[in-house]
Amino acid sequence: MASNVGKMARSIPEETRTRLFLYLRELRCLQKKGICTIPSQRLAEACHVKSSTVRKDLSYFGEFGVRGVGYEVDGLTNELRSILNLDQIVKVALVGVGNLGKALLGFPGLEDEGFKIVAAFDADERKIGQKIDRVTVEDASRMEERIEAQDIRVAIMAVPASEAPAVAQRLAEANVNAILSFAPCELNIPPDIKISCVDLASEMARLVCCV
Amino acid sequence: MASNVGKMARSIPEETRTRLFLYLRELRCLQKKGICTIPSQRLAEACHVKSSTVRKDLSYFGEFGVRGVGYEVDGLTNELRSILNLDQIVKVALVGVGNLGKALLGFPGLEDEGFKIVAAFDADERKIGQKIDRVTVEDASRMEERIEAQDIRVAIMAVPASEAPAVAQRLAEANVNAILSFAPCELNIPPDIKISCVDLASEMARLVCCV
DNA sequence: ATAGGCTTGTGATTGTGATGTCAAGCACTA
DNA sequence: TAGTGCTTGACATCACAATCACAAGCCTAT
Repeated sequence: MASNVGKMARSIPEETRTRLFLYLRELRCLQKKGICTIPSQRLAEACHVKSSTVRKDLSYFGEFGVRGVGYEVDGLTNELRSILNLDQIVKVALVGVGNLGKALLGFPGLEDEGFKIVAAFDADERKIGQKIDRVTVEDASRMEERIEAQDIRVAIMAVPASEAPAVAQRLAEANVNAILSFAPCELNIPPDIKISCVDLASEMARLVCCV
Repeated sequence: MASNVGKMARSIPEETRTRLFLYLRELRCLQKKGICTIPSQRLAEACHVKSSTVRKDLSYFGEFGVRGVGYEVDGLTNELRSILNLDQIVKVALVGVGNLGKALLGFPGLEDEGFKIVAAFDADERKIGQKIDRVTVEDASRMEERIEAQDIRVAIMAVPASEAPAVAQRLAEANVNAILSFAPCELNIPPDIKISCVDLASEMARLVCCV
């Protein structure tokens, strides 16, 4: 692995980061099919982008291809995993075990890609102690402590919008550095914590809008 | 209402469309607070964008403000609702009533913003006939027929990735013109149908990635 | 009526990402 | 070893969205 992930740093487009994951997903699919080598052209088609885009995206991080041949699937997979910090399983905490939370616990799309919910919290006494998909729901009042003990750095918030800001605050205190929220509202937390907000209503609005 | 939504049409940036919905949400919030007038400056702060961005976004559709004063909250709300096709409740079909589907049926964030799930379908006989949050689960085999009968144009797919392409195909045949999918996979459907794919693994990857 | 203070709407500018293009370079063949 | 064909990597260009900056225009106070 000639990993030159030391070239990195300055201004990688947000879109590039998103695409890198798509490439990785496609590469894993190719691995399963036993394909060893792929040109940018075909990787691009599979991900619905232009081949020059694939090459440019990769070139931000090094030279992974062989001219006249293409990219070695295993090698590039490892490079991308390394770039995206997906070398090992990512431990995730789930806060809020309502319908949405339960759905996330059973959602195969996350675990397949290397994200594993290893702890779940809820404030509702009736839920505490329940075991859902191998994870036992714990008391939300002990959340910070448990997250730190297990060295979890990523959290998914599936709590009502009204609770979201307070929960985010507590997650920040527990030293997580990334939060995925389903509440369409502002979370006033330190800027060094990354937030991603899945805003379903906003997605729906974009779909309906015909402008 | 001096609605000049006839100026519209050519090349509205995708980001503008997304932001218009944020503006609308904020405006409704202002309405509740009884605020009648707001300058672009403050609307911008609430939505975390620049004031010039707000003004430019709105200017694609007309002149809704008053110089020296700002925008009338009620008036702009109506304009945006009109632009975004959110004048009346949007009827939505849900396909797949697993954990995720149930979560969506009970998710207040959708109904609050004018999207109402009026029909739900599943292939599992044990689920058919169940009533969840005022909606009765119907037999997926009759999906196309029921969607057309109720003139539903938007669907949410909460089905396993393996089923997604086939379901999307059937939705296309039922003449829906927009689909929100949670399956991270390609849906080969006519290009006149809008698709939005909520890819949770991809979101997680972006959060974890520190490049 | 007029001046002063705001805020809008818009043309100009800047910044950034997507795309086109092609020399450089590797594998394979003879 | 030289030649052919293919693909990468990088530079140049293009396209578009964000931002700036300011004239135009409304309101209030005097």
